[in-house]
Amino acid sequence: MSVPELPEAETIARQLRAEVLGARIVGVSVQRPMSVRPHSTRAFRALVRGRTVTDVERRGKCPLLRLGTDCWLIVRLGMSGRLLVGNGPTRRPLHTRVALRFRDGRELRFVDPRAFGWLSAECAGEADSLSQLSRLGPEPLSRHWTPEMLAEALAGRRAGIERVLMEGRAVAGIGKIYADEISYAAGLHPDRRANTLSEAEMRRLVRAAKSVLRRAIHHGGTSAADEKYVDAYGNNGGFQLLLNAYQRTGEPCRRCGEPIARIPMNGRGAHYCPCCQR
DNA sequence: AGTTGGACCTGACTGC
DNA sequence: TGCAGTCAGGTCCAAC
Repeated sequence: MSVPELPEAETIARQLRAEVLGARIVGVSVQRPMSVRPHSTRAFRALVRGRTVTDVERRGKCPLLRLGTDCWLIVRLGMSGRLLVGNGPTRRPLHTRVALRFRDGRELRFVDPRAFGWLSAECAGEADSLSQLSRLGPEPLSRHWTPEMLAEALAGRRAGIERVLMEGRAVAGIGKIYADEISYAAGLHPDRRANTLSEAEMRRLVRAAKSVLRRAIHHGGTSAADEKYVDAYGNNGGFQLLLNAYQRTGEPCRRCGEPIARIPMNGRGAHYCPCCQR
């Protein structure tokens, strides 16, 4: 099971930019009312129908479609959400929750087996001012995200670094896969208390986050295990081949050869090398 | 305010 | 073969 995080959302957003920019939404089909929030189906349809996709962006783990001049369609992929571009006449995939039909006959389908995801429409002018994303921290790949900013976010936090990374307030877009990979790359134990990091360790953590996320985007994201992530064309990513920690329990650490361990943490499992991560 | 753990959901897997 | 139980985890929320 691999869940969409920042690199997967970025891959989808880039592909959608190439596919649906300029396309006008002429039909909105909501198969599962809970998959549009917080609107009623009727309100969601009224917000979206008739508008043209003028931009595609990403914030954290969320692809964003700009509709017209001032509205945004916010895509919360949840655990299993997919955005698939399909031809109108082709049969919709199982678990299609919402379908947006374009004037050229194609459809953008929100397919979400686990139903943890949803779509929101919000009119706010710029993506930066979307209230639904206002609690998100800085973008890790922005040059404005620095060790100094991380230090500020970690100050006084006794929680483990993976928990803090995954909360999304210190930095946006990181979930289980990349929290494990970033901790590994930084040589830090995933449950290391956030307020005990030295300046050097914080620099390592920021550098590791940027490098892991950039490489994952370059490889089209992670498609691991069973119900895996696929991009907007239904294709797998390639980063699962380059994972160092996530889902490698018992396999040798690529750095020191010790078996990768998996320990319960925050109600989830964390994968790490007991030898390399302190 | 920070921290912790449970709820939500369903496909894949495990064990009897 | 089949069925019950368990696990996965993004996000929200209640309780300490």
